Amino acid sequence: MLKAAPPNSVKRYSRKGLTMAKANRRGELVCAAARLFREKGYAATTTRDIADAVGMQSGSAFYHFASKQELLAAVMEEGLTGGLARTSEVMARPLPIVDKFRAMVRTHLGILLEAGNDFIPVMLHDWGRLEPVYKERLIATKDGYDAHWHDLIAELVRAGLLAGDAKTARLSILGALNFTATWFKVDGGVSIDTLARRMAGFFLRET
Amino acid sequence: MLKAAPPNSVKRYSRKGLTMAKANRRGELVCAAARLFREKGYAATTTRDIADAVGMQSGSAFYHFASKQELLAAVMEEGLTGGLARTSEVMARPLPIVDKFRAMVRTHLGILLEAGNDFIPVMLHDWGRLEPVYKERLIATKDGYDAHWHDLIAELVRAGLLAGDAKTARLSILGALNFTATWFKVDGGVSIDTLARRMAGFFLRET
DNA sequence: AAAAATAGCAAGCAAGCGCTTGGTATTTTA
DNA sequence: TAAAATACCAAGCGCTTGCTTGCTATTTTT
Repeated sequence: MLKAAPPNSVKRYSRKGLTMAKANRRGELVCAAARLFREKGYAATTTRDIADAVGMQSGSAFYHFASKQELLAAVMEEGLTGGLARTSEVMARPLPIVDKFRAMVRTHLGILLEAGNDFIPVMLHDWGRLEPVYKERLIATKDGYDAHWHDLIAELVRAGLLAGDAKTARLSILGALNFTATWFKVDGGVSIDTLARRMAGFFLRET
Repeated sequence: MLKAAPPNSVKRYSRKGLTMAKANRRGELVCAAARLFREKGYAATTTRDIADAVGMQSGSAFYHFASKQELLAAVMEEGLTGGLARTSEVMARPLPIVDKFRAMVRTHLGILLEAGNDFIPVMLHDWGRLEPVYKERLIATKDGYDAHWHDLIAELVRAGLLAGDAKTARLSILGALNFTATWFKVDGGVSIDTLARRMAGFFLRET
């Protein structure tokens, strides 16, 4: 009797298609799980923690997800789907290659560091805790993501704007960007915009 | 009756001083814990797993460590002590600055990627799972570690051999190096030596 | 209006968890 | 050589965990 009538706009919670999550109870669970997984790690977060966070009984979460692993997979899929969309949009812009690189760095840092974007950090930190069968489901999207960076960096190396071979450049750049998720604080004095400009400037040659 | 007589050369397991671990039963526990924490994460590893790995009853590990948290702290301390020793030795070498940078990159990758060196990867992955009181104990050593990189990179930036400001350079370089711990495979075709040369070459200007 | 689907609640189970206890055999110290 | 310290084992305690079950209220479809 305390619960408001659920609006439930999305029919048959489509497992994709509600990428702008939180529209229904299932989405709320995914968002709460993402936040808690990021804060405490997957293994240290209990299904009770997650249910509590959305005002549910602990067993009720299992109406929406068959297992805790499926919740983890849903968090990562949400991150990959959203991240791939943002990344593809940037790659499609008709920009000079250096500007595109700067935009990609800014976008990637946004995906990692903006408030509420806990999905990809969870993936980076707890990918090893996801059972193989769920990994296989995500690898295609993951590869699509990486392909954009592969193409972008290959072109920059060919143009002499990045040093070394393309593979080393890609691993180094993505490593440096991804590692920001472990130390960046929103109120740490430097904005995401500034950080993106500085890091892009550090990597690029002769700009 | 199956156990050989323990040689137990180190008196009063000195909490430091046995940096070349595994010399006694306590060291064996630390090494086994490090390997398991790296493979499965701290929270997903049970004290039973660790005791099993050294052929002990699950409760017996608590003769050597008061809690699972103390074991985690011991793993990290082992990593920091060993890493700081190797790093300090390199920094003390009378080398040209660029050669010193290359040596530091190689050493840091060795600390992260060489077989049996699971301590620092555990620290990078599960630092957030360590309770504050144990963190405080390690921060001094951690800072000593960072100070070496701070000095090295500041000098390289002043000499125009690294781009951007020193802080961005340091965060980017250490981020890229540390992130290798998540993807590098020993039998992945590239040696640590080669990876170190390529990554150092990617970061440095005009060499 | 009847039937079916949706979205929960309340209670609890079996397994696993970190850790404790009481005891013992061996080694080291006094 | 007696006493103390070391390094365990065997058993198990209390709690937490992921998950299940039987049921109910509401909404949607027929």
